[in-house]
Amino acid sequence: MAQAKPQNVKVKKSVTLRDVAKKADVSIATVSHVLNNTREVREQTRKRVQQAIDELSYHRNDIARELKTGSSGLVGVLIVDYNPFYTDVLRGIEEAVEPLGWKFVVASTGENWEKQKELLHVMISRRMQGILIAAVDGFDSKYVESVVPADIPIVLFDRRVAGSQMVSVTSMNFEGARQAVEHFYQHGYKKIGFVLGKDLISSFQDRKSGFEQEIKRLNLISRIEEDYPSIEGGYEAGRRLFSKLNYDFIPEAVLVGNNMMLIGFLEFLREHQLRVGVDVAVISFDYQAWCDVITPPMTVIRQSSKKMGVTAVNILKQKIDGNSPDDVRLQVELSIGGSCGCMQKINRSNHLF
Amino acid sequence: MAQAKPQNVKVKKSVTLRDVAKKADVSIATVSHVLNNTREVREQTRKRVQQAIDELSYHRNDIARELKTGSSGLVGVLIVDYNPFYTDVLRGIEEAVEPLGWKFVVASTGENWEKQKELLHVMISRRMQGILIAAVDGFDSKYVESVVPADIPIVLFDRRVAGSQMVSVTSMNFEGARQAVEHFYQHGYKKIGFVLGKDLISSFQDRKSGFEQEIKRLNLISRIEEDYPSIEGGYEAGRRLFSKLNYDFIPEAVLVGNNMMLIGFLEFLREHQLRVGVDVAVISFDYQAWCDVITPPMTVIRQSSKKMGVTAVNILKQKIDGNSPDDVRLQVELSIGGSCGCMQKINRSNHLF
DNA sequence: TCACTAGACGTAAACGTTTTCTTTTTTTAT
DNA sequence: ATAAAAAAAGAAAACGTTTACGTCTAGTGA
Repeated sequence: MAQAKPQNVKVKKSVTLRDVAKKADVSIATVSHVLNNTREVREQTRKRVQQAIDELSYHRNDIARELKTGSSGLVGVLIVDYNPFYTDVLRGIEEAVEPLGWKFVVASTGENWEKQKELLHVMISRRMQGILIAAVDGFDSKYVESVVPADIPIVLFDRRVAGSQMVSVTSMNFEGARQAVEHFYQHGYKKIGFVLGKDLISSFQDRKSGFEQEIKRLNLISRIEEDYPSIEGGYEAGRRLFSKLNYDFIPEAVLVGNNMMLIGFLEFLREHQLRVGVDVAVISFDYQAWCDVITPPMTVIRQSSKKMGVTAVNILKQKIDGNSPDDVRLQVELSIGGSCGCMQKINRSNHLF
Repeated sequence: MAQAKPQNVKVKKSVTLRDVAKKADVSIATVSHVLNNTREVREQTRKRVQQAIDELSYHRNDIARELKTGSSGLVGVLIVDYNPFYTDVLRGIEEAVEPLGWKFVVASTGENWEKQKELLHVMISRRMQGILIAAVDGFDSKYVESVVPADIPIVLFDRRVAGSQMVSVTSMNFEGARQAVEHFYQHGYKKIGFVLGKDLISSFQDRKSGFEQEIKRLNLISRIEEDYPSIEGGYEAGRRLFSKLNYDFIPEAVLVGNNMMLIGFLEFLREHQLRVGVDVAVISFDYQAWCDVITPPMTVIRQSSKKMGVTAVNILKQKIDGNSPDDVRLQVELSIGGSCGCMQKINRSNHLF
């Protein structure tokens, strides 16, 4: 429980309510009421107070305010990494939090349970209205449930946690992987590889189950290579997938488990002159803007990342209002490009440009 | 000065120092001292206190602590958008802030001065140790200087502000653009286009000056198209650059002003079957991981984005320590791929894989 | 003229810490 | 055994707000 002692720096006195009150020759109560519009104040004194505020360039000390009122108007968000997927989610959170008059703060945990624990404590001790968490590998929900005060609601996003009471919003990962395999099948591919993250988190596991189940249903041959969900991991898993040691298995099509691994995997293919969509079909989880401008464009399983953020906030709001919202599974969409082997629709526009 | 009244929600009582003190049968002072290791406490009572803390799962209320100590141990960061460049900077900030025992919080302003003002007030009223700002178009430094208390140091990053006293850390944008033009020149290109963001911010303006100066020095022909620094803006600027209405000017090489515009610009080229590195040479500001896996790989002017974050924090630290640090200009690096017309070095490895 | 009411504002007690100043307890030296 | 010294722990005053009460003034109706 020992908390790191921040290397604090004394701060000089700043303008307080009292200073304003003195300058305007009223009580601090009046100033407070002017600030918050919380009771009638004669126009004349209101003016005086406003002027004093402006002249001293007073800023309400929200720390004191929060201490008094017991609520911060702040939502805490714990993401795993500042990757494009999570930043999209952030945009959604931002959008949803705004009309509620709240603000939010972010911190990243880097798939590290110890760090997530630490940051969770920061959020708790800053008395957040609520906390949105993308749970890392190793997440101990018993611990979290025991340590988080009953009055701070928690919402999990992107990743569920098995055997936890906490409500979550996730994507239909199972379904996404299933669809991808089905799509490969429609192309006639029989040997399917899967480059997957090795962390024990629900999104990867759901994708794995969806993949495996569909492989089985369609009687296909498959091989899964797991590695770190990073650029390097994608490269390495790709290498193993195409290793000469697999006499029996050279994949015709590969599903990639997330946006980071995709980059590494494409790097691998490029280095070994395997042409995407020709020598090997590729579908990846996670859409990003650049997926459209490469050749061929990527076929991806697109999550509603922004909506995930919005939904997480909505769920949080419901919990704060005393309701018990259910888990939400967001739709995913198979967005067809050329990387899966589909005909490359080259847009031959011939109007002036 | 009217501040949005957050839709607060009453929070039930939580465990306080007093509760712990009662349970451990000591005074709250002792508990506080145990928590902070700030005076001798007999092993025996320390144990009792610890146990009480654990049993009640007490969390220090940092809000109260901050009110008392007057410092939050928090650094506020105002970015323009959650784009890959800024998230890299964030990683740098994170890295630099950690050993100081601080944490940081982020908010994004969306190139909107009103919103930046609002969020600045949030940061001030939460009594941040310091504030790191990527100044938006319209940034009024007189206003900021008048409104920020003397005890909250401000550091600008990514963008300087003309006529402001505030210290800044930026990239050598002028030099980067200059180098790019020079590189085009070495390839023999004479007609150079520039797809640039239209916001009045120092980074764009410096890039523009560097571009123009080098064009002049080398006696080249150029054309600059400015638009929103977004995907759409990049597309539009590209369209105008290659408009049939420019009888006299069809660019052989194009410099692109940032990572978002690049995507739009590449989209434009693809749609009109202009091959990168063949029909038109391209260099862009801002490196991103995917730049390496496309064909041809992008030649980019790479900023030290992470270092920018680290540096910003260091400068902040110096200001807090009472020094007056100077502006810093970070080196940029022209990272050669194939998009500029340079020979594409295809890595033909022939070892087992 | 006198209660009475309503409007306008002031007083003071919290909120949960940190920290200075005391007080109490323990240890040590005689 | 006792006084002095050292160690350990308690009491209470802040920090800057919000807010439940209380007070004061002026206006009303009889």
